[in-house]
Amino acid sequence: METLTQRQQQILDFIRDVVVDTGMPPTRAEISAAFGFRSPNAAEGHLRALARKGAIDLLPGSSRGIQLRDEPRGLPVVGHVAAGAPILAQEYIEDYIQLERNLFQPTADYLLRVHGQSMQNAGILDGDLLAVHRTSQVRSGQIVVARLGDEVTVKRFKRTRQREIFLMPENPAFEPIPVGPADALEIEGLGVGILRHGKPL
Amino acid sequence: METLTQRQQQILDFIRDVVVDTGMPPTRAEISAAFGFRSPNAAEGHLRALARKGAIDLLPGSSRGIQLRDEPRGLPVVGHVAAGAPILAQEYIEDYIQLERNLFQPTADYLLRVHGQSMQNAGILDGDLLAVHRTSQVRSGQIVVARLGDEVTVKRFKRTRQREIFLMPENPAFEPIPVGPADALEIEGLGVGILRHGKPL
DNA sequence: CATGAAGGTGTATAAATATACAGCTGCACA
DNA sequence: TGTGCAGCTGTATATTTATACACCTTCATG
Repeated sequence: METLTQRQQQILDFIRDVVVDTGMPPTRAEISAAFGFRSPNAAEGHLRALARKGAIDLLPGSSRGIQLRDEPRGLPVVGHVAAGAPILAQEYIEDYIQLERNLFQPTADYLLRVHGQSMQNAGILDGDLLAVHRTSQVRSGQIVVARLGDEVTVKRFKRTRQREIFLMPENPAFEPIPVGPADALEIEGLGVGILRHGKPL
Repeated sequence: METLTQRQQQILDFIRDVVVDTGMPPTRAEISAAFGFRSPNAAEGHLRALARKGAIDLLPGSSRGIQLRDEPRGLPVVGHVAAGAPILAQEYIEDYIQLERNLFQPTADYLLRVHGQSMQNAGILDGDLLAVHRTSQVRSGQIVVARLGDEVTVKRFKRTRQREIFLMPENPAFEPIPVGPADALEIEGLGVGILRHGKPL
């Protein structure tokens, strides 16, 4: 989508607001009234621009025929990621769950299905969905999604005073994973929440 | 809301569908076309009936002026419940979270904020939101919301072969709570999910 | 058997709505 | 210095849309 001018963004935001709180898109006249335009053509012009830039679709001849394009599909649920593949590749998206991204802080970008018991004592169980914020900026002590070689894992990130890095499980049955400079460690994101659902606990 | 006839329910479902996939409510003509009515008045009649029964609101003089009434406000978040008060009393609802009720199975009716560490080993931490299905029908081994005397707690429900009842914590630092027939035990609901959010883990 | 409610048809029309045409201002930019 | 784009006014009109009035059928119910 091409970038919008400030005014066009305001118009788009207004349309969103109207849809959210009345359940239907505004008419040209309603847009004009809201912004103080004296002619419905001002609104028409903006709508044309928004349509041209791909922000909305206009249905010709239909009253209130404005469709928002980037319908928020919710958060993608990412399943088992294969070796070396990008996490958000289409083929690993199992589902979408209608959840506000900013229910989490910082904002969640996707939900990762956690496998195994290694984070049990952090209250993260096998099958849980971990809300992940995409970033490589993480602090010692935070729970992160890391890629080590070919595998994607969830662990607590630890950096010692001596700059040694460890991926710490939260389960005495598992061993801390030391990470040397030779190992190709990539931080995929920061754990910002948990969703457990689908059956009685 | 009064109960709808089968036909009225079909109309309501159609309106919902149209809203979901076009982003705007249908016109009388569109409803008529979809059901094969030859007159827009057939649709008008149904809309009046739906409005009378409280299923929708009609905005007079507005094109596509149909508003669905039971806007899902999401799930209420219930905080610290005081002694003896009903759980869903208005004053204990801290917030609403936009989450589909049937993301959980069985359906969630509210989210209860869990206090304390007693269910730590079940992956339920202090501050977590427990999705709760309102029911008093629970089986041994399930995690329940129980009211014992004046307090509302989350524990694993256990019934022995001898019909003795225990509320089991999931943390060795806590003791199982035996429940005798004299104790006023009420099962408020069944735990069906967990949401942990608001800050990095 | 009357009576009313649900579910329709058919016609008509005022009001709401999209949209064309013509023209204006200010501003970036080449 | 002029050319184009964003943003807007003003008027007009064809089309969509809501909605009134009149009337029909079927079916359960007192």
